[in-house]
Amino acid sequence: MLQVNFIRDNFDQAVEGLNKRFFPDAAQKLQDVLDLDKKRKETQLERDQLQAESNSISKKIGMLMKEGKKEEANEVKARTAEIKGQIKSLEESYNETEESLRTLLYNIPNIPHSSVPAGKSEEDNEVVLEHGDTPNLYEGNQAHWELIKKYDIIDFELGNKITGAGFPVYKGKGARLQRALVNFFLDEAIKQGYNEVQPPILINEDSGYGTGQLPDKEGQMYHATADNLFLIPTAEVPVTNMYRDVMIKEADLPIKNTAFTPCFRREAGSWGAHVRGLNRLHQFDKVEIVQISHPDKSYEALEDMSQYVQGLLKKLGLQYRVLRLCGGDTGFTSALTYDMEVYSAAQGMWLEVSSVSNFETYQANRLKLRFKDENKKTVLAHTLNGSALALPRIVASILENNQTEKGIKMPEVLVPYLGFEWID
RNA sequence: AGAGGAGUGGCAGAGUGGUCGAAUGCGGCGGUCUUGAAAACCGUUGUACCGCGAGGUACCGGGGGUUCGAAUCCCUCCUCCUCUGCCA
Repeated sequence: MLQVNFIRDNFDQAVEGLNKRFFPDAAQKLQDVLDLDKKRKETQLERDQLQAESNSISKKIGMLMKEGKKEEANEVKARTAEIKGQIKSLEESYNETEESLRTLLYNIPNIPHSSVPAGKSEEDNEVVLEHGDTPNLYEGNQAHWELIKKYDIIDFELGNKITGAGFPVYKGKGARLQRALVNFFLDEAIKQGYNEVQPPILINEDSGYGTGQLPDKEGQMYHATADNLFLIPTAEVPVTNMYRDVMIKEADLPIKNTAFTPCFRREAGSWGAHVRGLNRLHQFDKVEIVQISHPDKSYEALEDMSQYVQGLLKKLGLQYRVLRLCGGDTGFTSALTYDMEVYSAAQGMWLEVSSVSNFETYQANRLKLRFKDENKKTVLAHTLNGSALALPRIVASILENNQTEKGIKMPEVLVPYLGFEWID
């Protein structure tokens, strides 16, 4: 969430930023934040003063009791009743104000970076660069949902039976391709200095709040109600939350972790005609990279991450483009997001395979993720993450773009991981 | 899952109703001494919020309660340890 002090010191800039997202009533809501914060402070001052008075009376009673002056002590006691009532009502008022303030802040998105273009939808995203050529496919080429049937490597029907729509079963060379991609992505990340971790894939409420999935987006997560846990929508959640309530050492920055996890998304209401096959699933595999960065270095880190992801796509020989998301399309918690899309030749459309974001202090403020700078001042760190990469659409584009009449040729970098060159 | 025990400052560890934000030790930081270092000695050493400041308030696993007053008593939840059960 945003820092109140930031809003106070940069009010116009904050309003302007939120307007880029077409966030409704930005100025009013930010003003409400300041008003609530002011009220909070006033109430605290009043309460603290009364509390101080009450504390000193209690001490006095303690001393009187020690001296054996019971009568006098009882006299003083009588006077505390009134003050106690006042404290209680101020306490309630304080808690209410603080909760309203927190709720309000939870519902205000991050301020976009100055380079983020204004815009409402994906049509306003800015294409930063395109790389690679569209493959010339043979006459009669097929979309991946045909290819997986033809070669019997991914089975949606079977997944339907076991679980439901959006939970495919990967079989034979399909399963091996998944495993090869995961290993390839992890090895590449490790080469880049990322530390591999295996986090839990169920998270508690606190973690959901820490990275911004809660409140409000619980509908997007599978909820294990008996234990009040949520299946992760991305490894970002557990991996970033490893640093919740942590005071890190400045010298340890940047902290770079990578994790392979399955990801679960309910995708409630987002199923349309164009989301066939692997384009959108309820369960999918992803390797995630997460960085905790010094605030001065976080945009460098973002560029590094973007370059790294592009490097993976180049090694896989996929045509891709990089988008700078516009305000309206940038995620709630992000200040700047690059999306990487690969071209799926047989479908003739771009598929998002990675999203690389800098959250600045938005998550860190919720997480209380901080370090002490050289002046021993406590400073919020910046958090970043990116997919590197999400598997299903990578698989879809590998299958489609590399298909030939005699089978599907595997990218060379994967062959050592796969142990075969062709799916045929 | 059942029975029992325990959760205190960076760590270890006292404290079972009243000047306790908390003894003591270790560690950290500053100093004295020393050519330098060690040892010894002296001092210092948590976080958040409010306040221009003096200072105030809160925090002893989380939440709630009793009391004029709670680290200390009660309720509840969480975590860890031991034993029993179950299990990949």
